[in-house]
Amino acid sequence: MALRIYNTLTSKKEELVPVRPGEISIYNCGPTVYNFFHVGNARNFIVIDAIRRYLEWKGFKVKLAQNITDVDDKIIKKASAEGRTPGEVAREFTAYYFEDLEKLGVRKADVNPKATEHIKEMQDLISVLIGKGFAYEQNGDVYFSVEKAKAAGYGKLSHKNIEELEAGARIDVNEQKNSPLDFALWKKDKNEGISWDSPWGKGRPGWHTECCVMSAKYLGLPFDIHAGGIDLVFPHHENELAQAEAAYGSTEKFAKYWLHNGHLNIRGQKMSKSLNNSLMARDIMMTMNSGVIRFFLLSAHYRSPLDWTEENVASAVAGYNELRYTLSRAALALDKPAVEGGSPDAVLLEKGKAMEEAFVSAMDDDFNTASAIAALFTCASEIKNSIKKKDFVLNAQNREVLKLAAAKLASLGGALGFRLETEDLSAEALALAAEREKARKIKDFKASDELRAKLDKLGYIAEDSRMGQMVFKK
RNA sequence: GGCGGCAUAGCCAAGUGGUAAGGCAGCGGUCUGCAAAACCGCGAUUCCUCGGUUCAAAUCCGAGUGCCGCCUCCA
Repeated sequence: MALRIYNTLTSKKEELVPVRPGEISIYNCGPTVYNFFHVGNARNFIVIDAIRRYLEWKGFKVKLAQNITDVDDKIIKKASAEGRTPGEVAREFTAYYFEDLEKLGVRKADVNPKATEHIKEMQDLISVLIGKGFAYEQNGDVYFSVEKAKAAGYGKLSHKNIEELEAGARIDVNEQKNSPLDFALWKKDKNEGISWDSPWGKGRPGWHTECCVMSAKYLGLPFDIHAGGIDLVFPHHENELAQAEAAYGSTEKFAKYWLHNGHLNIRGQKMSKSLNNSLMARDIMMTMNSGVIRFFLLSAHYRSPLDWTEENVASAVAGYNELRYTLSRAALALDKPAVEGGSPDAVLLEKGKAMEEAFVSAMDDDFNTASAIAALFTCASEIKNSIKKKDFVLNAQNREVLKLAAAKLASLGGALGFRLETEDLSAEALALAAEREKARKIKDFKASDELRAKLDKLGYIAEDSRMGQMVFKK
């Protein structure tokens, strides 16, 4: 079945046909490094990470570029408030960004280009735009003329038209622009501690040029998917598209599919500075397994809004653990030697196959992770069912079937970035577990309970079942 | 004011014409040294409301209501 993806540009689900067969190139708008990133940002990173992993799981060669905006108003503002240089602020939070991504279990992009390292390329693009008549210089600033892009259909990505935008536009007092809709490609230096020489004098690049330049440089033109948060559709991506179109000739020569993820709310409210309700991913990870965060963020379709509430998060904790523990239980069963007799468990084998089909068709339909996760649960419950069934005999054949089912669950989970495999216990936990096993054999339950408490403190859960003791990481 | 989206059980959430996936929570039971987990059983005669199209609609059309996003920095 064909892989379909919702394209913001056409407002339709389209078949994903890569520019280069077998390869998929993705450009995701990365962070502006002026602060730690919050769970809302994390949603974007994790959604893209899951899409990337799934595509790779399907056999595509994926190239992901995720930029770092390290020159920007917000960085300059923060630097000046703290008496530091913009460069210092950017470097600090770039380091935190990579640290937090790793903790979140998000794989690093293939390239992480920085705006400040592509000033020359941006200037070249601006020169081209001026040469083609799409941009004009005004006292050291350079602006893009939206009016000139009208013929090319400016507004088509965000589905707005110029007249409406003009009607709603704010009048800026210090405006040098010919039209309020025009946007800055190059901003004249105002002694903010960060500037470069240019044909138009000292200054720094404007908002939307970097992605234009860096996507082309690292992915080649055209490339497949241009992604980002829904709020970037306008004006960022609209303006970026206008520039690319003006410079390269047409939309088709830039990005083929535009993908935007919905926002994450906090208890029904938009995350914002004024409400002081931003949850930093870094803080949450202090108390929460990163897998739970991923599970929660993938539990809704990526384009739907999602609400972070205590209840919803608790639900994710329980659900995610259920998947993990299933594999621990399967591993425990597989720990025992095979026995003779019994008949093959045909149901499990069949269900494993059906589950993969359900998973793939969910993901192929515009990366429906919510539905794909449901398929994981179906598989998990079949595994548990089999182990528990009275007539299930762990003969050599069923051992293989169970192994396959468990491997399948791990593999499909992995395609979304979940690490469901049983984690190895620390030496200390292993020793405590062995001790507890002994205590239980001689029915010294007092000692057994104490050992369970000790394991709990170390972050392990000890469960007793018919098959024996199970100890696994919380 | 303009543009766009959404409305499915207590909560989350799939489902775009064929008779309501899945998860969490809850209740009853089995199991258990305990605990937890697990397993079995139980939930929407119905998908915001009202009309319409159709043999058939949560799914299509129209009207209404409510919520949200964007139009300004924002993932």
